[in-house]
Amino acid sequence: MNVDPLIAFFNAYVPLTVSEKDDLIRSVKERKMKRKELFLQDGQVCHHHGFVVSGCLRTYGVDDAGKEHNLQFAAENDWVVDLSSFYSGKPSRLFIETLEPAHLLLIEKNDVIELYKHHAKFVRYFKVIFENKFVEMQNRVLQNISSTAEQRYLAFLEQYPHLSNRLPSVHIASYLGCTPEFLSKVRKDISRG
Amino acid sequence: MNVDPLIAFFNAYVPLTVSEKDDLIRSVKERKMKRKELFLQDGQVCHHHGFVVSGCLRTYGVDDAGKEHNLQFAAENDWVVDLSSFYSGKPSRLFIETLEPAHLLLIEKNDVIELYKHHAKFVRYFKVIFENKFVEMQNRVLQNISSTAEQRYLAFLEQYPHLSNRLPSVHIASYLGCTPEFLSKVRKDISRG
DNA sequence: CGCGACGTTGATTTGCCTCAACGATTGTGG
DNA sequence: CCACAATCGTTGAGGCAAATCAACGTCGCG
Repeated sequence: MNVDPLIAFFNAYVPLTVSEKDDLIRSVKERKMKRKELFLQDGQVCHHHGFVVSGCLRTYGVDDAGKEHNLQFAAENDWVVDLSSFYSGKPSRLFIETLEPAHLLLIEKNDVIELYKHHAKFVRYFKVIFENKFVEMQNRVLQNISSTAEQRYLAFLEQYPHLSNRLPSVHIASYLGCTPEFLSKVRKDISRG
Repeated sequence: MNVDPLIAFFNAYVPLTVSEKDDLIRSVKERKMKRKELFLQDGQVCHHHGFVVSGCLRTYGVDDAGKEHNLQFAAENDWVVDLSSFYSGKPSRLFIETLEPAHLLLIEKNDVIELYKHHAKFVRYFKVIFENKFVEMQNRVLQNISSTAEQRYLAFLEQYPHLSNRLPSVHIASYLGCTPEFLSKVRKDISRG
């Protein structure tokens, strides 16, 4: 098992001490996943924080009509977790699925809590991570309530150029909150100028 | 100046020690605001975390057409801040305005950082606060991309019953991402069954 | 090779917006 | 304390953005 990408991720904020590093390594488990495999599904409790070493996943919800709506994508150096279920211990209402074969490093809830207890630095790391994710979500809400699908698509291309090549557009449409048919029209309009 | 509501807020998570409490009290400044006064505006850097003792504020963005879009409301025991500007030191693109006369307790950036440095507990508090805000925003994104204005309105009534009585519906419409005219129709439809 | 996932196109419908007008309420200055 | 202005909620006619439904071509993969 190679934990280096995760260690490098934390070191990029503030370097880990030897003791922090040791405790982290002890807490981590590996998971290799195939394409279209579920990391979490509706009804399950989310027991882990998952760090994406390679591959790509999507978090999505399903509405009353059975339609899927992508909440976010996670690729290399990002995290997957349903925080709400993780802390409450209640069943999740979300799904997390691989869009590509993926390599994850998992930290179980008890170990997350132990790391927080023994090393204040981990609290800081995750504070920063979720503050950033909060800002991202806030910007997204603003976009959703203030702009058209075309504007949202253009913003997506600008913000996540690596993802836009990598993901099928049916999933981008779902993320943007429009139908694949409509996104197709938007793309045609854009390419025409 | 009465800091008790803020101390009570933190104590509700985990009790403060005497030393934490003292340092907190030293960091806090008071601000009383009239209705429609700005706590933050577009172009300004956000220098404070603001704790709402009483009153109600809204955070909003303005689009290219000059229209306002409410991102969130903050009432008693909630926080107002533009995290992005606060940390980056760059001008904000958001506005934060009182909807009622309000009483705030402010902590300046340097003091926030000092509190984090000397007392790990404050890092934990704000980690929890922003994790919760992240989950809230995530739910809101899911709602925005998956349901109609009517469903969003009903969900708002259920989630924030105290706010729905307190706020003019023009602001609720802006929060939901629809026009006041349309919200008016939605309300009529609902009252008819 | 054949199947399933994906992208595209077109016709029709619907949710929501725009603009305009009108009472009702609120707040404020004289 | 009243008068006026500003804000707020509602209604209706017309228009646009985006959904729905259905059909079809392409590609990658088992």
